[in-house]
Amino acid sequence: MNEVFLTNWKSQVKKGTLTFIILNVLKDKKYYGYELIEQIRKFTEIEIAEGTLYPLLNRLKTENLVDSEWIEQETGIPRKYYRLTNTGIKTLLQMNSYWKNLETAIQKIIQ
Amino acid sequence: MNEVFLTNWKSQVKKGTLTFIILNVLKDKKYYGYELIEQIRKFTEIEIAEGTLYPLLNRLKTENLVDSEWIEQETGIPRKYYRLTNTGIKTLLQMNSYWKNLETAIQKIIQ
DNA sequence: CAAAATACATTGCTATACTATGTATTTTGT
DNA sequence: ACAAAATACATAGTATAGCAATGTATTTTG
Repeated sequence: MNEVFLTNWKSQVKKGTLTFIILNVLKDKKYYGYELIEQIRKFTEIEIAEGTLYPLLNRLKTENLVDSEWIEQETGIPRKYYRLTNTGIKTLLQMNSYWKNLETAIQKIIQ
Repeated sequence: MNEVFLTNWKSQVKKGTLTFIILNVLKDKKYYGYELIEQIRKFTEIEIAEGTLYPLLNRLKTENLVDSEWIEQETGIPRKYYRLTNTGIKTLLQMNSYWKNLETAIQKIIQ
């Protein structure tokens, strides 16, 4: 009916939202990139393209919200694990508060 | 602490979200642009720049999600009122469903 | 009577998601 | 045994949307 508009809209909604999701997932334990895509798809039905995630993680690292370390595997390709920094934790708290506000506002509007 | 990042993030979150909010507000009755900015600020603390809203409304009209009509005032500048089209209503239903899903997913992740 | 508010609009900038493409290794299916 | 799929990283180019700045014009307020 308006497929193109909806598809585009969903992608727009992800801007900002994905950063928020990734940081929230990372608050519990360290993950590597590919794992993040799998986990989020498994638990939420949200699809994250690889071309979205890897640049996103690099931005987060540049902003000093996450740290990364390469970890060799006994077999297979080495994995790059990401974890929150202290700055990341503090920033995430502010993001959570902003999100709660937005969510409440939207719920009020939707009724 | 990370002012720039947060400011930028909030603006990114608005991409898509604003479209969703505007359409939801318009489902009840017709509004003119300036009024939308005021109403949303009053009830939700969400700030929408004029340079954001007017292009947004034009996009919605191009996509045939809303209609507009100029209404002359007894005094003052004429106002351009917007209302949902049938396509707009149907699209909004799908957006509501997607949003509900996303919200639930994020709540699960945040705990 | 000047400043602020109301009401529309556009231009240029920036940030981010996504498709496509690439590399390399390991696992799976036949 | 060997091809295909999955795992795991990465980048380049494109499209979209929010926003500051700027503009026009009218009306209200101090």
